[in-house]
Parts: sequence; C-alpha cells; structure tokens
Amino acid sequence: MKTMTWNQQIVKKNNKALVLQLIIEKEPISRADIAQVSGLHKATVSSLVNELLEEELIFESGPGESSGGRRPVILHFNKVAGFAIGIDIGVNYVLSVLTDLKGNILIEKNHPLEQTVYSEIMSIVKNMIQSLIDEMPGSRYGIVGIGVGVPGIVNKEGAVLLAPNLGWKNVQLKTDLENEFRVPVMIENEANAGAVGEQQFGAGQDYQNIIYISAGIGIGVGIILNKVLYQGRNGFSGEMGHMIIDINGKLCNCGSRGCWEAYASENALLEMAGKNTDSLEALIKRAENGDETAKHLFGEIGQYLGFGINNIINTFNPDQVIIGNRLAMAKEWMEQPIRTIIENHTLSHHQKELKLDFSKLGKYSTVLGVSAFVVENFIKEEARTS
Amino acid sequence: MKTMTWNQQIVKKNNKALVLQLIIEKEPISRADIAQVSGLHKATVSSLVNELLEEELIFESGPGESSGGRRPVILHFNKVAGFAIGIDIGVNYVLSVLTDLKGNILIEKNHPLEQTVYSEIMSIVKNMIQSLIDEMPGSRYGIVGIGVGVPGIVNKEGAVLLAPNLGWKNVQLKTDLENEFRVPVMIENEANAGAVGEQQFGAGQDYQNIIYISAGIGIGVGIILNKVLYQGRNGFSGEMGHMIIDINGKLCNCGSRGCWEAYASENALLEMAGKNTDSLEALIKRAENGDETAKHLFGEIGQYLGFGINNIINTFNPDQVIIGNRLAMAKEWMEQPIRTIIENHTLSHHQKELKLDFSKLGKYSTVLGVSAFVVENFIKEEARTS
DNA sequence: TATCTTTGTATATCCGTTAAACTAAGTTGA
DNA sequence: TCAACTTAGTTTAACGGATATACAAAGATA
Repeated sequence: MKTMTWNQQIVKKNNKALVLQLIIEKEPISRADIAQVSGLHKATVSSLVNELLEEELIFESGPGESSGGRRPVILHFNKVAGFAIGIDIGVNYVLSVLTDLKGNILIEKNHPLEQTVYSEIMSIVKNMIQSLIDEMPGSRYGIVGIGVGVPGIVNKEGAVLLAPNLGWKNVQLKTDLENEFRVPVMIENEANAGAVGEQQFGAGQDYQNIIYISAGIGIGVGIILNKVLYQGRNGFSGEMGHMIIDINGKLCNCGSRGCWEAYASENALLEMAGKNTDSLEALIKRAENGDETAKHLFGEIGQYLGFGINNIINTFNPDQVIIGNRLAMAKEWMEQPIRTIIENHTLSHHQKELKLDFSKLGKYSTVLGVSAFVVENFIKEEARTS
Repeated sequence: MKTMTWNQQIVKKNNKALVLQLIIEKEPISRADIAQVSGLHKATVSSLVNELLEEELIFESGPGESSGGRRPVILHFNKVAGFAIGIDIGVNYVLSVLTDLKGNILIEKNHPLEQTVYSEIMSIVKNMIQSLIDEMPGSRYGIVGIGVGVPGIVNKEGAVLLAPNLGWKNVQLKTDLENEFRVPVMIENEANAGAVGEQQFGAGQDYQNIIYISAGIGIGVGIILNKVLYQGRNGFSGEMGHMIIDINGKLCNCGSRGCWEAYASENALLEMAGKNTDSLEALIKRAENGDETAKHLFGEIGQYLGFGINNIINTFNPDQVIIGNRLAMAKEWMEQPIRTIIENHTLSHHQKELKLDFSKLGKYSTVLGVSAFVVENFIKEEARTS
C-alpha cells in the first residue's frame, strides 16, 4: 500500500510546480498574471517566484506594458538552465539531439547503421552522447538526463526485452548508460516517445486523449490519456501492430495471423510493391512523378491503416489520432483513403469531434519525446529538492 | 484553464478521504493502524476520525486485542449511513437493487420487459425506484444517489445518445430521473458499469488495469486504467464490439464489416446455432446434457472471443481481462478455447503476468457498478462539505 | 508492584497560504 | 500640473492544518 500522505510541503511543491508550468507555457508573463490565472494569492506567487529565480529556473526581463498602473515585471523560463539529450535508435540509423529545456534542438547528429549488434550500437551511442556533451554550452545544471527511444518492448526498469528488428533481447540499456554517464537515463518504446513528442511540441498540443500511430517498418502505438502516457502493467502497452484485423489473413513475423502491421506498415508496402522497388523513398519519388501504381499502393496502405484506426477510435474515443513515423511522409496519397474508410466504418458518434492529423515533428517525434521525458523528470526532481 | 490550486483545506479534505477509504477497505481498524499505514501523524488521524464519527460515517466498537499495551479502539465504516439504488436496463428486463454503502444488496427487484419504448420503461423504472425507497430502512443520509446502466452510448451529461437494442435515441435519462427524485443520478454504459462493479466487489479487486468484456447480445468493453474508469473524450470509449477483426468479413448492424460482435456475441451464437435453437439458456442446457454440437458452438464463440482478447492484451497490456455478462455463463466450454487462442497468438511478454478471469458477480456486475459510482460520488461530496 | 508498551489526546510549534497594509510606479482627468 | 485612481509587487500579521512533544489511559511483563 503506497498511500500518498498530504501535507503543506507537498502543497508548496505542487504550487511551485504549477507556477513554473505556467511560466513555461505562457511566458512572457508577470507575477500578477500568474496569480490571476492560478488562483493563488499574489503573496504566494511572489515568494514562489523568488525561489525559482534563485534556482535560476526563470529570469526577469525589463518591465512590460502598463495596463493602467504600475508596469509589471516580465518573467521568462530559463530554458538554458540545463540541457537534455534525446536519442532515437532506428533500424538503420541513430539520431541524437541536444535540446534545451523547451525542446529546441541545439545540436543534431545522425549516424547510419550497417549492423545492429548491441555492443556496436552502444559504442556509437556513447560516442555521440560524449560529443554532444563536449559541445554543450555552459549552464547551471548541465545535462539533466538522457532519453532513448527504441523500436521494441521496454520494461519499466529500462531494459529492452525484445527488439526484433534490431535483434536485441534482454539488454540492460538504462543501466549501461547510467553507469557510463552518471545522469538519469530513461528508456522508452519509440511509439510512446513519439506520442509524447507530438503532444508536447507537435500536432497534439491542444488535446487530452491522443493516440499516436508510429507507422514505420512495423507499427507501434503511443497512448496518451488525460494528458499522461499510458504504459500498461509492465510498460508494454500499444503493441497494436499485432492487433488482428483479418483472422484468416496472412502470417506475421510474430507467429500470429492477420496482424495490422502485416498490412499497413512499410514492410507491407514494400512487399506489395514487389521486387522492382527497394525503398519507401523511391516509391514516394515515383508517386510524386505521377506514377499511378505507386499512388494506388499508398492508397491501399491508407485503407489498411484506416481499418486499424477505426478500431482505435471505437476503442478509445480519443480527441485526436496522429499518424507518424516514416509512412507519414506519404500523407498526400494516404490521407483521403484513410478518411474514407473511417467515414464508412466508424460509429458516427465517435467520428464527430475526432481530429485526424499527421505528425508535425517528422523524424524528430521520438527524440523530442524522450527529451521531454527527461526534462519533465528533472523539473519534478528540482521542485522536490528545495 | 482550470488550474487546481493547492491549499491546506484541500490537504485536509484529501487526508480525510484517505482515512475514510482506509477504514472502508480495512475495517476493523484502529486509529493507530491508520496512522501507521497512511503515514499521517497519530494526532492528525485522531482529529479526522473524530470528525468522521460526528458525521456518522464511521462508528466505534469495543476495544480490540492488545499487542503488548493499551487495547485499541476498533473503528468500523457505517455502511448503513445511507443507501444507493442501482438499476440495470437490459433488452428484456430491468434489474434494480437497493445497496448499502459497501455494495451489499438489501433489496432486489426484477421486472421482465415486453417492449422497450422509453416512456414505458421509464414508468416501470420509476415505480421500482419508488418501491425501493418505500422499503428502505431509516438512516442518516437516506438515498445517496441513483445509478443506471444502459446498453448504449451515453454521454457525460447522462443522455443516452443511442441504444440500438432498445430503440432509444437521444433520451434525457439523467434529467428525467433527477427531476422526479431530486437525488444525484448517474448514467453509465452497461459495460463501463460492469467493469467498475467487478473492480470494486468482484474478480478485479486486486488489479490496477482491468479490461472488462461485457459479452451479451452485443459486446461492450469497460476500461479501467490505474484503478479509474477511462471514458474517452465524450464518454464513448470501449465500443470494441465494433472492432474489425475480419476486414472482408460479414456485415454488422452498424453498417461496417467484420466487427467482433458479429462473431463473438450472443447474437452471433444464436445465428450460428440456426433455427432450432432459440435462446442461450437452451443451448447451455443442451451442452450440460452432453450435446456435442452445442459444446462445439461455444468453443467456436470462445475462439472468436479469444481473437478480440488478443487485440485487447496487445493494446493495453492490462493486469487482468474479465469476461462478463450473459456469455460468461458458458465459461465451462469457452475458457479453454479462449486460452488456446491467446497462447497461440498473443505476444509472449504480454501473456506473462496476465490474469484471465470470468465475472464473479454474474448478473449483478452492472447494478453493483452503478451503485458503487453513486456511493463514491456521495463520499467525495460528503468529505467536501464539512 | 514496578517497568515497559501501545493507544489515544492535548498543547505548543512549525510551515505555507492568505488577508491587509504598504510601497512603487504608472495613468487619467479636471 | 497635480490629485485621484490603478496596477504590480512586497511586507507583516493572522489563520489553518499537520507535526512534535508531553502526557494520560490501559494493558503486558517480569
């Protein structure tokens, strides 16, 4: 039984976090505005703001516009009080970024992969991290954490239990990186990270219940409910790529039959395209040049995506569905087929207020998501220890 | 922006609710035990307990066993401080109960339905409620609320937007009942209510993330995540009966194709059974008498249920899946086929710690669920207003 | 019977929010 | 131009609730 007990320290911690959150979201903002929007008393805001100033998490700039009286002091979030590192390990690349605390990318490094052996990738990742650290500007808090997105099943202890496309099984990713760099490390499934990325910085900023579909070589889904990521009992939620949409359908790598990703993923697309096509990029180029076969292929993939999305909508009644990862590049030819399938199949009440969008962050969804994770963690910890 | 501001009144309210919750869950319990398990100070517990005593929400009984010192005063939840009414409107019946605040059924009334016209059913329901009220024992708080479970789409304002099997469309159920009885009324989808019922009083008491499958004439799903019911943007979540499991499959009443409930519901079963069988009960009797055809039919339905449950597990990575409503009566012949499908299809990591259970409350899942809803609401309100 | 334990209460203290008074610095209008 | 008014932010005192401490009640133990 883990019963949270309530006392005034917790009240303070939460109010302080609330004030900081408001500054982050609504900067530039004055103390008076914070008091008004938060409902806290002026004096309370004043004292909390002063603590945040001492911790250099925020700073003051000159006076703002008067609204009929004394001019307010404008507050800003000090987004360079520290930096976060976000890493996306793909099947044939590693993308790593250094971001400030608001998710702006300052440095970006890309490394193609020829093989996916764990030790090999780890040494590449460690090198990338080290060089990001070396190039990082000076700051009060330095690296506040490292986040890693992985295309596989990640448990809550940060171990990768299974990443079929990388050939990984039971690797202690979090422990290995923490031992090396001695900062907080968070590992997440790539789709979960992408969902958080789009929610914080991309297409999902205005919504509460978001389902992010990472349509790449396989399909994974990130589930955000009431603004927080839902991870399931062990952290394995969102493996909807292996949702059966055709009980007598084709075999899937997982051993089952008729899985969604056997029909609507990049792999499925290339399989349908046949031998004369060897990459998604090539197929997109053909479609751009007016190739009807290519366009038709994307339309078909769109339909299959639509069936799965139908299931998602009927299940979750979400505010928004976001389609991301590599297949989102083919939005132009997939969007209408998807919408048509939904219109013809999904329960009408569920369609009414639903937003269907494509990723805004493109290839950065995952790195920005894991970066947001470590920043959030840092901010919470920072609020606690003072 | 609805920013919850934190102050010591809220702290007190939450601590009081916490203390009450502990007494409800762990009675008989002493003040000292509460202090220990909650982490609150003895003195705090003492003062909160005294307030709860004054409100008659709890009471003291004689001293308990000594553990080497002064004997503790034993506290109990006063489960008859008020009563709740729970109503389950089915396609051919209305079941209504009067429960105490711990979900024990004191009075139960059953009324078969010949037709489902709204005004007709409403007059039956109102009569049942009135007679429950008339028979109710005296108590401090009287009727704390009325909960109603409905097989259809219910929005957050308590209107039934669509109940196909009842032929209802846009009926103001909550308003109508509140105007009549002047107590809080809560309307819920039957599957959501069933999920809460099983979580509070049935098979799901030890779990955090529960998916309850209401397999009846159609299929609905109640989703409990981190111990709270997930309702979706408009309250329409869990319409997984219309999850497509066979893209080229048979037509469904909803206009779509290959919906789960076209394969795994009571309707599907009777359709498969053909003209010579006219009810689930008859089929069960045949199976009990050793009829192989009947047993086989249930096995097939079990397989189809299994496919949908596979999707549920891969999606939610839940702690537990509970199968309830009328089809659960055929557990004997369905359980093994379901388990076999899961073993052969579901991702192995997701299977590991998963519990698959059948409803413990049987036909009472829904009524007890809505009753729990109104009790929870009452307890929250009561804590607030003192 | 004296000492130790455990339960529960009473009183004083601490901490954080709030209210009220006040300072600072602007606008507005006769 | 200056008095009156507004708005921003700080300071000080008051208030409310949790906690610490002391203590009383009641039983166990040796």
